Amino acid sequence: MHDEPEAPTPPTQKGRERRQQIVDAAADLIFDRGVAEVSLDDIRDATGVSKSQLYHYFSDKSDLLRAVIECQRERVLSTHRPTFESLVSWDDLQRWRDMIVTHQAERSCRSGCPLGSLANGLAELDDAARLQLRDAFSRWGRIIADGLTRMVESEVLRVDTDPQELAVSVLASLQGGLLMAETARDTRPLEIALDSAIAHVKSFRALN
Amino acid sequence: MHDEPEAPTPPTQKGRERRQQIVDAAADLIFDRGVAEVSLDDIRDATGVSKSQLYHYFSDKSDLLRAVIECQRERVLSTHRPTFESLVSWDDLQRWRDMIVTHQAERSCRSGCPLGSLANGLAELDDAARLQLRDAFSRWGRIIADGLTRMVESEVLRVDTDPQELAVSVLASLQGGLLMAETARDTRPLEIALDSAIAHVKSFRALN
DNA sequence: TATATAATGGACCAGACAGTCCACTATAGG
DNA sequence: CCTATAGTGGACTGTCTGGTCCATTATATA
Repeated sequence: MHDEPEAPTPPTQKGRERRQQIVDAAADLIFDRGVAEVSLDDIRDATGVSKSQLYHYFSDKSDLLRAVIECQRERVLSTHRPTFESLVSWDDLQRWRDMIVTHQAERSCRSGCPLGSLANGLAELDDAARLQLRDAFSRWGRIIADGLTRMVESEVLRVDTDPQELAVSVLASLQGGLLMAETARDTRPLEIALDSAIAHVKSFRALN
Repeated sequence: MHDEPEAPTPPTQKGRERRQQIVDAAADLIFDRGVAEVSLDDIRDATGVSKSQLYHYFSDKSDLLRAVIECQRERVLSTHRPTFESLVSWDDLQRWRDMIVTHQAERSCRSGCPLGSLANGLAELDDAARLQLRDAFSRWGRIIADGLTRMVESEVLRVDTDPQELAVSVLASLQGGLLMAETARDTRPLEIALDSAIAHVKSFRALN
């Protein structure tokens, strides 16, 4: 489609901080308005930066977008990683569910998953972004799968469990639940989706 | 936010047909590019209609959008209704899963759910559209729930099954699966999500 | 047939948008 | 202290977009 120029990392400390400020603000803006509804002028206004700075730090809009996706990926993964890195009991999984539901309730179900809505808005528009988001989902799935693998090893889950498949099904339920909760402005569909996903994981429980 | 004017139904047959042509073309365009990427000029070009006709049949863009959502709702519901209106056996459910997967495969996983992507793109932008989509999901859920209720009555599912909850969990898995399949351009995540959803339904199987 | 109204074409407009350009200031390293 | 380069401001441009306007043609009904 189009070549993909990438602006180099700023050489000075000040420059790197500035760049990060822009990415953070853009990520916030895009998170609660959606990709399509955020212009470079909006980002400029939100950061108090001038137009030329945007093009000083990023080669074009899709370059900035690339940075935003990476930023959002790190935000999301670092939220979920702790749970699955220390996943031991069913209670851990339940707490994870409650954390997500509470978080959405606090936001009055405004916006869904930062990565999910980016994927929905960009998958058919920007193939590079699609690939980047596929990678993000893949990492997310691996984090969940690693936690489940540990539950297999500790004989909480049956040995014939496929942690990777189970992770995908959990992630799909989460994504769908978030979308429906956002649409209904009600956490109930999210709760149902997550409870079902966890029940499905529990169906692989070892017998001992 | 803004008042919601609605253009009246055209008085002549010709007018009604014209209007429908416009809605159909707009729905197609929006389906494979996303709401944000379709302008009124695009719709004009796709239908060979003039600008003034768009404003003759619709009071503004969001009025057209309203009609597109309704159109897409009917398309989707009429695809799924037959399955659940005659839902009897587990095989019926399996065929439903296969139909969806095959359909996505035929499209090379381009685009996800027409309603899901509209919801994602409009929920935070146009509250009237959000409500309309919530209603669409609600009807969809009821169609699924009605089918499951019949399976409870025919004692295939346990009497303590909650068909409405189960329907929501199935719908969430479907939505999430479609989004992940679209992002990965691979039906695998969709297959896993639907298989898990069906397995979860089967966990309510009656014992006889 | 007359006439009101529906259907249609297409020029036009103001604002928003991504992206460009140039001038100016700050600063790091020789 | 010099100077190359990083950082910054902001005016400007061409294009796209939703929406308006007015004139013309078709058509239903009295």
